[in-house]
Order: sequence, then C-alpha cells, then structure tokens
Amino acid sequence: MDVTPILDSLNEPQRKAVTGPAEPMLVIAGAGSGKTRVLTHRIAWLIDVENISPHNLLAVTFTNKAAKEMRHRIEELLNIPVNNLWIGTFHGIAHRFLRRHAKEAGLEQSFQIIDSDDQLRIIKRLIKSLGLDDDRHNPKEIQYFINKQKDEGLRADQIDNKNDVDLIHMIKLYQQYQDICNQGSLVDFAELLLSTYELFRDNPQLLEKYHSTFKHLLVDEFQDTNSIQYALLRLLTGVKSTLFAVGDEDQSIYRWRGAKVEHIAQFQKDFPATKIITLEQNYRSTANILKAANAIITKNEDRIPKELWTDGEQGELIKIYAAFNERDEANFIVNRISDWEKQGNKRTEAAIIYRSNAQSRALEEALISASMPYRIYGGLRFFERSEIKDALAYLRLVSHKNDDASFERIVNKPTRGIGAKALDNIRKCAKDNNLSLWKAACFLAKNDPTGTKYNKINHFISLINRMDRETESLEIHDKIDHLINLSELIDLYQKEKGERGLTRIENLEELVTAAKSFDVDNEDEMTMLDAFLAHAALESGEEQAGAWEDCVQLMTMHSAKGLEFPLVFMCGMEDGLFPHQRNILDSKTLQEERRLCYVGITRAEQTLYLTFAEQRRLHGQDNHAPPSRFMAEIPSELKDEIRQKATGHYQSHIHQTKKTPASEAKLPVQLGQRAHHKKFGPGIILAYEGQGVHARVQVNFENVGTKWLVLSYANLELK
DNA sequence: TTATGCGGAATTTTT
DNA sequence: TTCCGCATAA
Repeated sequence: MDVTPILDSLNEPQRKAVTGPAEPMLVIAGAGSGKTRVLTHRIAWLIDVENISPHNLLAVTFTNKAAKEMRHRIEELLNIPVNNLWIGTFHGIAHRFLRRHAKEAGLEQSFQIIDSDDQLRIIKRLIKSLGLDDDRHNPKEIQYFINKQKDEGLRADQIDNKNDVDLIHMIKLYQQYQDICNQGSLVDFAELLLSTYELFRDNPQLLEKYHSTFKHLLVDEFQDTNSIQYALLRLLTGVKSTLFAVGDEDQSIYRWRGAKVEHIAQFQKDFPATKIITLEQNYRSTANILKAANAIITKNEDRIPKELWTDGEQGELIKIYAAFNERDEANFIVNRISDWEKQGNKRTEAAIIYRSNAQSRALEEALISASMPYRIYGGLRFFERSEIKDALAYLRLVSHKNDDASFERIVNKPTRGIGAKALDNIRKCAKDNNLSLWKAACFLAKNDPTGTKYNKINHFISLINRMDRETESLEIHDKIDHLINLSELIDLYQKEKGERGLTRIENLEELVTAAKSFDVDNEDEMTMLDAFLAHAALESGEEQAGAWEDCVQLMTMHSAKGLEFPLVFMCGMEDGLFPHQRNILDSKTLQEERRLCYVGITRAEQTLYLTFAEQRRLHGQDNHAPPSRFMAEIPSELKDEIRQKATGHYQSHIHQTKKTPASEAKLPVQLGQRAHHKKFGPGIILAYEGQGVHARVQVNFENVGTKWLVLSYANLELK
C-alpha cells in the first residue's frame, strides 16, 4: 500500500500522531501547527491503512464549517467520497441520534429544534405569564442559567438549591421553561446534547450497539468542550474504542460559554494510557510573530509549557501605532492596506481584527470613504433573519400545530387584529387546560357563543388550516412559496419603507431557492420537511455574501480563530477595551483575554500591526485608556513603534514613554487652577489622573462643560 | 394598533 | 452612540 500521500507532508510528531496505535491520544497542537491536518490525515490513515470502515469512525467538531472542511479534505486525500463517515458538530450528531431514537429519548418523532432566539422568546413570555417583572428576572440571565445547567448535565430536579430563595426560583423557572418545550416538542441546543447524553446513559443496550460501531472517536478543538459534551464523548467511548482529541489550551477562548480546558487534564485521568503529542512547529507565521505570541502566552499561569517555533524567516518587526483617536487609527490602517495593495497584494489578504463589534464602525467609515471594499464576519446569518424566521414559523406551525414558539411568533404577523387581550385569553386557556396555544385557540373559537369575540382568531385558524390543506402535497420550496404569499408576509414587507423591505422580500425569495436546492440523504427517521427545518436551525447558513469580491476582512478576535492572513491589524489595543474592562480584575478572565491576544497575534503570517488610540469615542463618550498591557508583554526588540507624522502640536509620545520614568512624573497642574484651551475657552481644573504622557486632566470649561483632556495634546494654557 | 419618547445598557458566539 | 423594551399617546 502506498501511504505516501498521507504521510509525506507531515513532520515527525504529526506523523506519530497520525500513525499511532489504537490508544487514547491527546494532540496538543499550537496555533498554526497543523491541527486540522493531523486530524484529517489520521482519519485517512485509519480508513486507508488500518482498513477501518468510515462507518466505524465518529469525528466531532464545533462548527459546521470545520466539519465540512474536514470531510472535504479527507475525500481529497483518499480520492473517494466518504459518505458514511460520521462527521459533524456535537449538535448535529446529537440531533442525528435523537431522530433515530426519538422514542427511547422520550421525544416525539417530529420534534423541532429552537435556536437561542426562540428560547429567549419563550422565557420572556414565561416571565410575563407569571406576572414577574423582569427587573429582578432578566430573561437573558434566566436563559443563561438554564443553558448553564443543561451544559452541566443537570435537570431542574437535580440541582442543589442550597436553600437559596433566588436559586429555588431559578430552578422553578427552568422547570417551567422545560415544561413548555416538552409540551410543544421543542428542543433547544443544549437540550440536544443533554437528551442524547441521557438517551445513552439510560439505554445501555443501545449504547452497546454504538460502542461496537464507533471504533475511533476523534474530536477537534478539544479545549472548547463543555461538560455535557465531554460526558457524551466519554459515554460513547467504549472499552474497545479509542478517543483521539486535538486541542490547544492556549487557544481556549470560550470559557465564558461553558468550555473547560480542564478536560485536557481530565482526559488523561479518565484514560490513563493516553499518549500525548505536542505540536510546536508552526507553518504559518514568521519567527518574530511567534516570539511575540510566545512572550505573551507565557505570562499565563498553570499552563503546560509549549513554545511555537518555525524554521522559516525572522520576518518583519511587529509594528505598533499610537493613534490620536479611533478615526486616526482607522485611517492609518486603511492607508497601510492601500500601500499593501499598491505592492500588488490582495485586499482579502488583509484582516482587521478587534475585540468587540462596536469597534467596526469607525473602521467601516474609513473604508467607505476610501472606497475600499470590505466584508464583516459575523452578524446575522441567513436563517437568523427575522423575515426568514417568520416564514419558517408559518412552515412549522402548519406542520406542527402545537409549536407554541411559532404560534406566538406569527399569530399577529402581519397584524390581523389579534391583540393582547385575545392572546392573553388563549394563553390562559392553554395553561389551565394544559393545551398548546393552537389547541386552546381552536377550543375557544369553537366554544364562543356569540361567534364574534373570537372572530379574528377564527380567521387565523382557518388561514392556517387552509394553508395546510392547500400546500399538503407540495414540495418544500413550493410550500414555502405559497405560505409566504398566503400569509401576506410579502405584502407586509412591501409596505416597509426604504431598502429594508426590499431586502426582506429578496431574502424570502432566496429562502424558496434554498429550499429548492435542499437535499440530504435522509436515512434517519425524518420527513424531508423536518430535515429542512432542522437544517435551518442547526446550520444558520452562510454569513454575508460578497466573498467573491476582493475585500478587506473585518472580524472580532473570536471569529478570527482558525483563520490566517498575511497582513493583520489588531486594533483597539487599549486597556479596558482589550483586555476588556470586565475581565481585568479576575485573573481567570484576564488570562482568557491573554489567550485571545495570543490567538489574534498568531493569525498573522507576515506582517502584524498593533494599533491603539489615545482617545476613543465609545458609547458617545470620549475615553482615554492606557495602551494594552499585552503590548508591554512583547519584548521591545520585536517591536517597531511607528511615530505619528508631526502635525504641529503633535508629537511622538511613545518615544517619550520610553524616556520618562513613569513613576517620577509629576503633573504640572493643581486642582482648581485656571486654564485656557484654544477651542474650549476658559475653565477650571477639577481633577487629574495618570502619569507621564498619558496624564490627563478634567477641566470644567465655562462654555462647553466638563471634559477630560490628555495634557500632552491639549495645549492648555495654565494660569 | 401604531407611533413616539424615555431610560438603561452596551464583550466575546456556536449550535 | 445606538439599540432595546416599555409606557404612553394618538
């Protein structure tokens, strides 16, 4: 057998991992060290060399994108399609199990999946129906609580209430929320995992069956697993199966949503025979970039030492730019990209990454005024758009009339005179009689003696029934087409002014097209319709279109994970922004910010810019923040601090920073001192803070009110 | 039922 | 600043 294509491109540790025996294996893969490569080649090796049928392999990822990419790369490697390979996201695979064994899992065969938006709506309604004010009962908090419990594998009755009133209350809400979901056969994301876990836990025979099926289980981004995911993996790994995990604790940036790096240690405890392989050779970035990344990440405690290296070039220094404000920062970046283009490079090779989405605004404005095309990652995806969700809600209600979430969503959309009073009655009736909203509505309408009170409701009921009848035998795309017309959603959006309504209608048309091309090998117990609806919920679709154009890439540091670009700008490098204010005080969260910084830096292949602004307008307020502490963690021999072009009163403060011993700096002002500003006029100094060139004063100006000014710019005339 | 205005909050995000 | 939810008015 010729194993060259599988092994040729691998280095020694990679090869060890790929060809390892059937034993538990943990691959600690630094950024850019060929993590995906190891995983795909391992699978190819198992199939091609070890003669394991794809059907006996289970590969789990976190995102659909990763799953797709992996399948693609395996097929490329083996030159054959591997359709029966179990590969998918945790949720996708859990979903598959649940459809196959809905009965054993205690679910209806045609259960529907709700996304976090639907979930939040249900919770909000629950709070309202209980007459609770959401000051003390923040729906988002309750949602977070419920998901957290589920992620920990806990049902409402399994939580220790610690005799804490608030906790008891939360648990009760959890239970009530769950009752609503069960009533309508609705399954949220966390529930997919929890139900699957319980399914296997409570059905040993079934589990046995899968134990003998899955000879090898492989997990990507292992550091991102939460408790229920890890528990599920453990459960699915039988005595004769082996778990192969790839991850990097330094790239764990999702602790805040339940991911636990601790699973890396837990893995070794649970599988004492575990082999560990560390991949440190990096194939992405220049040596300088890696040195900077290493320097930063070593500042984290409790970390297994690991150091990225390359046999490639030293590369350029990391460029640091101190901008006057966020506009200056944006312009600087746009100009650099412009230069980059002039050197014959592509815009799409340049990425601007930032800590929080709000930062994109100033960048966008600068890009627009420079007429430079750009693309923002993240944001609403296709199936998350409200008009799409409306259309799908019709589809769902027509096919699953007890789906309360969908009922609520569209009962009065477009408005058909069903107001709050009528709905309250329906909700009350539903609650009292343990009925779905649909059934309650039917019941009330039927038993309305006068026949007028529930007139509107009757209309709605006949509309849905008519939809059901008329579209019964149609294919999904025709069905959707009819539904959006019958529902008069189209008319609703036509009335919406501006471009917005037009886009919505286009999106609805796009939905019909999407349904037309929808096709799965539907081997599980699902109707085509349910398969489509599940697809819509689990794969929220592509992000914005326009990828075909050569555009600059904008994204948060989180969404940059896994990507790489020749030219990278990390902007907003200011303490408070990055690391984020909320994560500065606690060492755990600060370390996660630092890992995020490590992730950001390691996105860069050749050129890396770190930029910060002395002054930044945030939430309509001017802020001054010191440069990010992370920049100080990069050794100065790796940094090239770019000076600003002199603009009169303006000078290079970075240069000064180095010279001025910060601790010695004394402010040349006194509280209460009078001052005069060229633009703002006369005022009185109220306060001062900071040191050296970052020292700033608060001045109460007679004409323009109180402002904070950085002394080194303000050119204050002191009296 | 819809329009308007106020107050409060405003990381990060996949499924 | 901008977005949201809520209350109030039209």
